[in-house]
Amino acid sequence: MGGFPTVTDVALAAGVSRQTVSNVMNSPGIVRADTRERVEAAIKELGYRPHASARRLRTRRSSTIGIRLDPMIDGISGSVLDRFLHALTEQADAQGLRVLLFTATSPEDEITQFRRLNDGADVDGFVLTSTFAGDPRTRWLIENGISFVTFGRPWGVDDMNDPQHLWVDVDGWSGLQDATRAQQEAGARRIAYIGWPSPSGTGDERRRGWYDAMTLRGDVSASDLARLEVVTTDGVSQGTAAMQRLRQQAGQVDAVLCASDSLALGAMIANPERVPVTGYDNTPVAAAIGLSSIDQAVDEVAAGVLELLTGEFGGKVHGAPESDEPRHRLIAPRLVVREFAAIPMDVAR
Amino acid sequence: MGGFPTVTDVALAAGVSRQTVSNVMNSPGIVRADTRERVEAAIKELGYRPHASARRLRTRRSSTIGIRLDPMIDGISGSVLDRFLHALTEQADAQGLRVLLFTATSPEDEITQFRRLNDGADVDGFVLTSTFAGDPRTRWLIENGISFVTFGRPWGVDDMNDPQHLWVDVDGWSGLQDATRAQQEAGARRIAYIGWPSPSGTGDERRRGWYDAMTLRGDVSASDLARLEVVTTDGVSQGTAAMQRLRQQAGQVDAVLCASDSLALGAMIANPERVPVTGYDNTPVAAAIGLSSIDQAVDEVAAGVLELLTGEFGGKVHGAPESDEPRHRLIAPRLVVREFAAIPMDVAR
DNA sequence: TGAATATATTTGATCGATCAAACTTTTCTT
DNA sequence: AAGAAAAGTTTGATCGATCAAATATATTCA
Repeated sequence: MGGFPTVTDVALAAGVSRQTVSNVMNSPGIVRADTRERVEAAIKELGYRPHASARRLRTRRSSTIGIRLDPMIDGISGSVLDRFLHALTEQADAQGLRVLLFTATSPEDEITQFRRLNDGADVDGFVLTSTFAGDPRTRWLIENGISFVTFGRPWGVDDMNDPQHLWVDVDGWSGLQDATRAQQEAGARRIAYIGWPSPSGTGDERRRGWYDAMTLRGDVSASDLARLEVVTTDGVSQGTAAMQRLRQQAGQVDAVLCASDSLALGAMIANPERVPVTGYDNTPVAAAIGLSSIDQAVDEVAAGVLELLTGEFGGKVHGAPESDEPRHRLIAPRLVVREFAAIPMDVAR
Repeated sequence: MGGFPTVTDVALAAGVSRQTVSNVMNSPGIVRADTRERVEAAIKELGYRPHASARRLRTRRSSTIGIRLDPMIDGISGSVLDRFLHALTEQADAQGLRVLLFTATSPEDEITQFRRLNDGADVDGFVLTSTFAGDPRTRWLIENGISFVTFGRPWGVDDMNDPQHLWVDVDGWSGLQDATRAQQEAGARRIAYIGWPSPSGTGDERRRGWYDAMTLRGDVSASDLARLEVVTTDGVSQGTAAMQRLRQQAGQVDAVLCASDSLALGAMIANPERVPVTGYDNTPVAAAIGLSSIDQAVDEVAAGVLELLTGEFGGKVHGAPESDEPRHRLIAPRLVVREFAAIPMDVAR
């Protein structure tokens, strides 16, 4: 006996036609109950599985979403995207969606991949990560009417009310606001912030969360507040340097918030006074070291992405039905508090 | 003008038949040069892309490999698999192969997924990670004649010469041997090892690497050697505890080798004397902290996996052509030496 | 040159499912 | 109970590519 059973085999076994078998699988509602049962029994008995490629050829949809696997950047923060990928795959699976990976060396190359995957009916839509202002990829996808959702807001004009595409993002502002408040409630007054140089969409947002919470409380003068801030690029050693600079310029510091776990880890290294340090991303490193951190809630992000991709808008803003549904999801991150019992570090030599 | 151009459109434009167009794409050698050029021009002009699903339906192959995205374990060592995934995707892409992800909650569930993906012609084969002795998944795949390669050796009888399936693994023995030798050459004599309880395929292998190098050198007595070894389960805090135990039972220690970066990180925490510590996996944490570590060379593993999957054996041992080619690849890991300048740590309180 | 061989190209059938429309059976209406 | 409407089921065509076999063209050799 040749290969696997097909619809025709099932139909024959159940004494119905191909189409009825197809209906049982795709629109069970329109098949009479007793017929349906008969067909289902036949499917089970023969161990029938629909041939995905044949279905795709006909329906022109693949139940697959494509996502680019970004090159590992520094490895530490990179793990957020990996966790997102895990969450996305898990939740997509639960909805019968598949996740197809691809890589690309540049935005242009990525567009080539978009075209290939889309033309070949390999995927129904894409999930984009690491978007940036003026991203050519989103423009191309919009122009070609391809479904997609980004993890990361467009950072354009009025992206809340009139976004050019669907997006999900984590509210860094609220994350840092929460972290600042938590320290304030624990009795800290002089709370410092180590962040990235402006302009940086996410970076500016996080800084503003700290800044707003500090000015709202109002117990630190404006000039002191300026001294409590250090700007640097991302990285562990940069964090160490920033911490040292902070100690010089700010005098006493009750707590330190950082724009990333890399910076936070670096800050911890130059932290003999054991000032509480809070990172961002809640990476494995933070967990291992016992560092408080702001968790991006990647599972909620993944859920939001899938909702937008498969929901009312079908992954599109242009050409989608009129609706008052929001075209984005802004996820509030969770502050994970840890007592950093295990790691008192001294400055090297 | 409806959708995308098809072979027929291209054929019409080039003044040839469908099949010739197909030949240009799949066996260019049998098409006369001038015809080929004409067809290629038409393809380019029309922007033709083959419809992947249609091709798969006909050829019964998908140019896609499936891999399960394991649930994150502790996050630190988990990143090895993520790095492997990156490497695999990148190299698969270069060969025109796609990588499809899926998740599963148990080996049985995973088998269900195997069946679904295979029956639906979604994938041509699988890559398995985290295999274990008596793994039901490999048995099922063999029984069903499905192509696959494992990252991780079978740990069965004579898996070198008569493996039940194709595999790629990293030679932990040689990794620890190298690390031990490196310390010996740097002047260390009393080199300790913190490892996992036996039986553990990988764990025992790594331990043996240290043990063999130590006995070969022969400058440490057998009883001392026993005192230089601590056995514990994996984890950061276990590493710290192990290091403390080691100090008590072994007296002076010149260097410490660990079965994982988690253990190594833990060991570093209880390491005021700044004894050199070497981990395993070369995770981002090791890089960030400045910890020597043994790198699993995931890119070579990925290359090996693809070679076995697409090569002579086609991902199968049974039913594959007779051949003297090895049915596995044993990759030598690379020792990455770091001066841990930045992190002298004290024991907490 | 003409038959024999090798090379190049075309035609018809097919992969397995779903769509669209035709057909049959059941249910509702008056 | 007859006709209309609704519900359920079947048939033929189709998605886009490749296979297998047939046909056309070019090359070789006696």
